[in-house]
Amino acid sequence: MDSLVRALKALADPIRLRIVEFLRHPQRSCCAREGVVCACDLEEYLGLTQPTISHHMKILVDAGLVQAAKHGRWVYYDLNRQAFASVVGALGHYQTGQLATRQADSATHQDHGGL
Amino acid sequence: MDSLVRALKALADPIRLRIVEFLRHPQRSCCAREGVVCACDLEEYLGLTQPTISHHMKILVDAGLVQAAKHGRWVYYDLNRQAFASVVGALGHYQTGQLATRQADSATHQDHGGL
DNA sequence: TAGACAGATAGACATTAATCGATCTTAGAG
DNA sequence: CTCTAAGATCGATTAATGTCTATCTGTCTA
Repeated sequence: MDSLVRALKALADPIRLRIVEFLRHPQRSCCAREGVVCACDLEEYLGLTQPTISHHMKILVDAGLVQAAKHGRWVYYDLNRQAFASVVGALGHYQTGQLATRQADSATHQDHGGL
Repeated sequence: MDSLVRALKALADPIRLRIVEFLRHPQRSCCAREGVVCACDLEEYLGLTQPTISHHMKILVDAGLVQAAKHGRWVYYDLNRQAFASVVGALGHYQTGQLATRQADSATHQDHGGL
């Protein structure tokens, strides 16, 4: 699957958007270090079961949007800002461009195929 | 549903990404006007049936990413660049920010709950 | 008004995706 | 080595999604 589609699919879910928002602004941490998030933090924050969290994190990691670093028994997650930049760059093409002249009218439109 | 999630869901599909790309660069047109795209153009371009095109266009329009203008029997579609700008703005938060100091190590990590 | 055509809607079907309980794997503690 | 805990994987279930055929609605034309 195209990497852009994969990234967009990964982001097109309210749970996973909450996850990336949490990764940007960790609100609690069982891990005694600022800016570090482990899966258990998300489990508590989201109120979902551990397999479900694991499922969502796999999707985000496979999409390249989140990096996972295993330390002993824990896995620390962090945003991959470069991947977000790629998505923003791809979608940015659609926010600018020729300011289309919106003055089409049906007078210019013949039947298709002409029959 | 949150408008950002709705927009991302709308974009998280290869067919719909092809549609918005087509709207940006129309490659043919049964409508005799540059920069104008009607549903029949997409039907030919994508090789899908008319109801399927209609379905995808409804999703894109409902998400605000595409504007539909009905002219007689035809519907002309155009990108809503402002909506794309909103998505880009929202995702842009994740491509920049504190350059997290990635030096966490398990030595700082006690068992959860402390028992 | 009747026919033709663009597009929307309805219903059916197949595929994908989200979620959970149960289990497995792996790593630190004792 | 054994126990415990974090996280991954498996299997099942349910919900959401994409696609089609058939049909309906609205508009233009003769």
